[in-house]
Amino acid sequence: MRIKNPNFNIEQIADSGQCFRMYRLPTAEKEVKYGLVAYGKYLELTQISSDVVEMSCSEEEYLDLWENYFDLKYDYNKIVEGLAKGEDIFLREASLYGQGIRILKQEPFEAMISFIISQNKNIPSIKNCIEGICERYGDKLSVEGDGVYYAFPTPEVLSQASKAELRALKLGYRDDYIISASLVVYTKQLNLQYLMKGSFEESVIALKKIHGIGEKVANCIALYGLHHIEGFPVDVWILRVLKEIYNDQFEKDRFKGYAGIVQQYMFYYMRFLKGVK
DNA sequence: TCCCAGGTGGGTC
DNA sequence: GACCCACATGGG
Repeated sequence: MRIKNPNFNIEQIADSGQCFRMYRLPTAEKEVKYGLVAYGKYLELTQISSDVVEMSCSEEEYLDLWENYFDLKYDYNKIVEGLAKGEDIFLREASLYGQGIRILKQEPFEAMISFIISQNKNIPSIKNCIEGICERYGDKLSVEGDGVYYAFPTPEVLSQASKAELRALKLGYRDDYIISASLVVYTKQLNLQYLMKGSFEESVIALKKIHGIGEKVANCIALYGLHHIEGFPVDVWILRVLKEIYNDQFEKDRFKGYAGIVQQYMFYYMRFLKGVK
């Protein structure tokens, strides 16, 4: 499947800190190619040109899964153009710099556990930890070729993990958080599908009741796992933007309903400005 | 050795 | 509410 879209850059998406299971694949020449595991499937993506991406799937699978996963029915160009023509200089530059970013519709449970793990860790370390739990607890996927891939574990399996095993996977003090969060999902005390249909506000309130989920992680889960795009997670990078660029005067309400997308451009651009990666 | 990382929970006041 | 600090772990 070949997708033409001016706002679809797989490298930018992979480096935007929203997902942790996109793998840069070694290629000849300067070809940009990624592998990805989501919803129990493996997909390869190649950036053919600035606005064309090749996907290694049938049209049926694309329409059934990946079109939605990459949020390809949403017009990101409208957002970028609005910011690029706006008064805000930082957002003007940030939106143009990260104009290929999209907000993925990740599996809610995977996003939940991933962002519980993310607290007080850097991105490479988060990726290592998540890969570890997938290899230890996830189903092995059969993929043609020589690669071996693992699905993200189910709430049932992860709720049965032992603390010692999780510590061995370098998850540190988050062991309890992971087990108890998996259990509330498995026992349906928390219904993520229900929250996805509901509002952003009620989602954050429900998520914050879970041990190990605070304001920031709840916003990440709402934004990346439940696709409430008004979610606005404030981590150390966004905090820097709010302080250094806006002197704590940033008005999020200017972007009501899609602040999460704006936040993503801010995050990605600030890391670039500070020389990360 | 100290500092930082897509923070949170549990104390104080 | 606002401010402390401990919490595992790896990397610079």
